[in-house]
Formats: sequence, structure tokens, C-alpha cells
Amino acid sequence: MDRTARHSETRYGNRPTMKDVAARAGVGLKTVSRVVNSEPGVTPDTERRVQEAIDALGFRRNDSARVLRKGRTASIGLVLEDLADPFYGPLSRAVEEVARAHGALLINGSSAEDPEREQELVLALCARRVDGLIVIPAGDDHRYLEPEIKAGIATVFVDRPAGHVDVDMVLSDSFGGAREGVAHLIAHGHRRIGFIGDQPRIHTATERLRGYHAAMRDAGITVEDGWVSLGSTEPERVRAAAEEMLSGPEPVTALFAGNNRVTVTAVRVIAERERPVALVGFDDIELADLLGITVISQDAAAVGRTAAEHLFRRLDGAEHPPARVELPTTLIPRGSGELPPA
Amino acid sequence: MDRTARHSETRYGNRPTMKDVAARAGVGLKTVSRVVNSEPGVTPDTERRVQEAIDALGFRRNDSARVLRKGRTASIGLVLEDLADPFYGPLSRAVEEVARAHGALLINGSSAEDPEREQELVLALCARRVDGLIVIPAGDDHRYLEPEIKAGIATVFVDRPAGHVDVDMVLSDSFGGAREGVAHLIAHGHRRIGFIGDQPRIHTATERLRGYHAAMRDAGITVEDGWVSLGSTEPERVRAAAEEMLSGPEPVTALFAGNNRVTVTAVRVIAERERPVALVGFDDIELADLLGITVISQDAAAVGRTAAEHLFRRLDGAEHPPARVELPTTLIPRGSGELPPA
DNA sequence: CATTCTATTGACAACGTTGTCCAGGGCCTA
DNA sequence: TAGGCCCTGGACAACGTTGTCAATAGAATG
Repeated sequence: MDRTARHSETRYGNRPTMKDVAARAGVGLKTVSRVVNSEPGVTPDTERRVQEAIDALGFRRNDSARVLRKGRTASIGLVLEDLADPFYGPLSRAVEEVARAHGALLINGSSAEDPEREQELVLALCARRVDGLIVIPAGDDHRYLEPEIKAGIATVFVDRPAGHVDVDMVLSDSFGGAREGVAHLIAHGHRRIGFIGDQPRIHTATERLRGYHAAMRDAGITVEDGWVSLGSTEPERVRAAAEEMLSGPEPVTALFAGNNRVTVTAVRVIAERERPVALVGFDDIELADLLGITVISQDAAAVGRTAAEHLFRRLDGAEHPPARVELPTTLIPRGSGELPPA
Repeated sequence: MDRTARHSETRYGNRPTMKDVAARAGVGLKTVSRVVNSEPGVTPDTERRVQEAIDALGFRRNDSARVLRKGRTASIGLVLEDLADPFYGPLSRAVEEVARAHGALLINGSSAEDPEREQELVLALCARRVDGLIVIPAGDDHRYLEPEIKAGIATVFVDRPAGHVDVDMVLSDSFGGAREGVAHLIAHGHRRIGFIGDQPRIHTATERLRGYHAAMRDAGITVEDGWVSLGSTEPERVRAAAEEMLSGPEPVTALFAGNNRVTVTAVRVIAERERPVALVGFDDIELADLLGITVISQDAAAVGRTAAEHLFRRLDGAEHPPARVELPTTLIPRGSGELPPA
């Protein structure tokens, strides 16, 4: 028994290869390759014989080998925070659609807001030689990406900017959106307005807080201690923060929620209270219309689509310097943001 | 200029390989491989020299080549219906977590309920030689998978059964859940109950309908024409169906919604009406507690986790015949299902 | 000091595909 | 009928990695 046979015995599955197809069809290896890739230069008769052999053996081209040979994988990587978050589902789906239109597959990974896990995922994707990367960063230093980018892996950052590397970015106007939302509350008579947001190391969280402060300053309102709370978006934490702001002798009369998860918890807390509390949330939520929740909406699908289109433009050879796109947000009044101060 | 050089010029990116690292470190190719894979038998000094070369060149192992050599890709494929659907986000995330625990990456694809697209995706994943597949089928004939399964690609079907192939399946108890939900409405005094579900070619849709019929039969109620509507879950279609059932001289007093998308639209339609209409929906929805919607809940994360664990058990060598797991559902009463008939 | 043993290292083939190039056969033209 | 050309098909190398095996050097042993 020669070495090859011994080895093939231990292999898993043992699928037919082009060589097997060629043998069965009585043609050369390259001819099979030509048929599989619809290359010209094969007589209809030969093609038929090859096709029959392919069907009979259940042959399927091994894309790993193809990738190795061609250098391109026709796949892109998407690293986001949590696929289970309703904001990222549509974003991911939009990326997938664009990828599909370009004949590429999508490899997905969730960082769970952990910078180390983000890096681990990104590098694993690079080792797979994905053609491009779309990253919603968890960390704030992405110098580890430099060799990858230099090596030609196109990269687009989404939702939050990249740290210390010069790449394309697609962001939502967090600052402007939050400012508009808070100004909306002020326009409806509120002056004591609370802000509950995500952890301060997350860029969008601080941007939205900046928008809050800007709106307050514009209205000449001094933000008091205890009106602002940044931290995890765990329901318990948010609940505690909200209840704190809504209690005491001089409670806030309105809340601005820094993202969809905060909004959900805020709605619950407010629903339990007697006194009405105005609320504007960043990010739209399903059924928010029925609950009458006023939100600052960002179009997750549009963000994903834009990012993916940028990426593929790069892959198709676009050479312009890295661009930073900022997508606008929309205020959708539905009632909760138009309540007067109690 | 020789052929190699000419070719490498046209290559994209041109990353350093182990050969380059070896040359720089002044060692043999295999020694680099050993260092990269933490294999034993390398002196600390050599290892340091290699590591320096790796860092200096920004080398990253090419996993495509590795896969080709080793036969395993350490990646699994997940084909579902629509990543943007809130039911699939948590499912997908759960699969990802299990995959991560096994050191595998997840490749994702949405079939958009199109059987052809499902097949296309599945075969593309097979060509990538994913180690395993988790499929939420759109079509009802999966014989095209036979060569793949025979070739050793482990496969688990989720949410809906496979057609004409014998594989592992993880399902929710659609029949039992729907039956329980409808019985719940009957127990609260309803007899005229409408059922709005997904397209009849989708297995869960017919199973849930079967559950509806069973509950009605158990209660000795004859289902009248016009109480049942299966079709697309587009809001317009569902809205039309609901309004039809709720109009006329003898309207239904309660609705059973066949999935989350139907529920959402049903809630909207009911909210617009004066007369209260009872509602039970299949699948839980975010904020359903605040809206007081009674649902039959299936744990999407548990479904995903179970499926992924089955898959990896197979990949680890489990040989038992294909199993069919059915996960139970839970009735969560929140008000809408406990309304008496108007 | 000769000999055996072990630890370290590298040469080489192979994984399955695609790009390059050459051979052979048929056809056309003069 | 000879010469040239085009069309089809196949042999071969290369992609970057890992498994196998052999070679070398140094240590240990007698």
C-alpha cells in the first residue's frame, strides 16, 4: 500500500476531485476545469461526457484549492457587536445582499463588545483571506490591522470610528441626532432632562452625550449632577439609573435614551410610574408606533448597504483616500416625546 | 523576467509567506510552520528568531492553504430565511457561540424563503468545504444534499423538516404550541376564532394550522369558511385577511397569528378597531409584555444552541442514526389572549 | 574514544485547483 | 497534395501550507 492510499484512507469524506472526474470521463484534468468554469474551447460532446461524470460522482469543486490558486476568496467578513441585537440584524442582512450581488459570501462574527474578541475575530478572518472586512469596532485601537490593510484587505468601519488607522468609515450622525432629540424635548417645555447611555468607551455613546449637552447649552440649561448616566445597557443598570433620575424632590420630567436597549428598559420603567415621563430614544424599535415612542431613527439597512458598497468599490479598484460618510438620522414623533412636563 | 515573478506581480496584496519568514529568520520552511503551530521540537532561540521575522514581516498564516492540506475548515454554514427577522438573530447568535466554543467560524446566508436560493447557498457553502451545515429550509426537497452528506458534511435541519433526506432535525413543537394557544382562546369563551398563517408550503405554517384545527375539533367547533388564511406574511396581505375576518355580520372574536410577523400586523389592525379582539401569537416579540400580547413562545436561542451542539457532536464523531428533537413551546398570557368575546 | 541515542532541523511531496504552453488533428488554401 | 492555421485537449508547474522522513549535531553511555 503506497503512501498516498494510506493517507487518503484517513481523510475525512474523501470527495471526488477533478482528477477522478477526468478519469471517469476519459479526458484530461484541465478539460474538466474548463467545463466546471464554463471556459471556452470544449466541444459540446466532450462537455457532455464531463458533465455526466460530474453528476455521477457528485463532484463539487473544492473552493479552498481554488482560493489558494486564485488569491481571492469571494468572501467578506463582518464583525459586529451582537447579531441578536435588533439593530444589527437588518444591517447584516443588507451587507449580505450587497455581497450576494457581487458573488461573495458573508462570514459573520460577534465581538460581544469585547476588544480582544474583536481583534481575535478580525485576525481569524484575515487568516481566511477574506477579500474585505466590515467592522463595527468594540475597541479603540486598531493598529493591529495595519499589516492586513497594507497587504490589501479592504476595510470599512461602521457605526463607530477606527482608532489610529486610516480607513473608510460609515457612521450615523449620533451627535446631530441626539441634539435634535433633546431639542425636541426642550421645545415641548422640558428643562430637567435625563440622559441614559452606553459605556463611555463606545464612541456613539459619547457622541450622543455630546449632542445632549449641546442641545442643553443651546437652550441655556445647566445640566445638573445626576441627570447623566453612562454605563452598561443591562436592564438592571438602566433601570436603576432611570429610577434614580425619576425620584427625589426634583426629578427629571423627560428621558433621552442612548440606544434601543436603553429605550426598551426606559419604556418599562416609565410604564410602571404614575406620573407621565416624556421619552425620546435613539434607534427605532419594532412596534414603537403602537407604543407611541418618539425616536431618533437611523436606517440600519442603509448603513449596512452603504458600507458594503464602499467595500466593493474598493475591491473593484477604487483608489481614492479613505472617506468618512455620515448618514443622517430622522426624528419620528409618536407621542412619548411630545408629552409636556408633568 | 521569469514566469514566477511575472505572476506574483499581478497578484493582489502579495503577503509574506512562511517561505519569506524562513528566509528572513535563516531557518527552514518547516521550522516556521512548527513555530506558527506551537509544535514541539524548536529551541527557544530559534523560536525567538522566527517570531521576530513573523512580526517584522506581518506574516499571517494563509488558512486557505492550511484547509487544503488538512481537509477541515473549522467553519460551519448557517442558512436561514432572513437575518433581519428578529426570530433569527438570537438563533444565529446562539449558533455562533457554540461554534466559537469549538473554534469554528460561522458563514451566514439568507435564503429569503426562496428554495432555489437556498440550494445555491448550501452548495456554495459545500464548495467551501464547511465542516457542517445548519439549514432552515425554504424548499421541501433536499435530495440535492445527498452527495454532500455522503461526502461527510454534517448537516442539521432546524425549525422545519428536511425533504427526502435523512438528517438530524431540531424543531419546535408547532402543532402542540398552536393547539395550546387556540385552546386557550376557547377556554376564555371564544368559538369564532380566525387563523392567519404563513404560506402553506412552509412546514411550520401547516403544522400550526393543524394545531388550530385540532383544538377546534377538541372543542367540537366547526371551522367556517373564511376563518383560515394562509399566505405571504407581507403586512398588506395579513391586514386584508384580518380585516376580512373581523368584518361582516358574524366576525371572529379572536385571532391566532401564525408567526411573529403576522402578530405584529394583527396587533396594528386590532388597535385600529373599536371592538376588542382577542389575540394569541406564535413567537414572542420584543415589548410584547408592554403591549399585553399573549404569545406561544419558542426559545430561538435554545433552538440554535441545540442544533449547533448536535452538529458538533456529529463532527466529533457521533455515529448514531439521525435524530429528531422537538423543543417545547410556552404559553405566556399577557392579556390579549384572555379577553372575553365581544 | 567509539557508539548509540535523542533532539532539532530541513528537504520533499502532497492537498485540488488554475494558468501557461505545447501537441496533435482537422480544415482551408494554393 | 503540401503548407499553414485554428481548434481542442492535456501535461506541468504553481499557489502556501502540513505530514513524513531523513540528516545532522550534540549528549550520553560504554
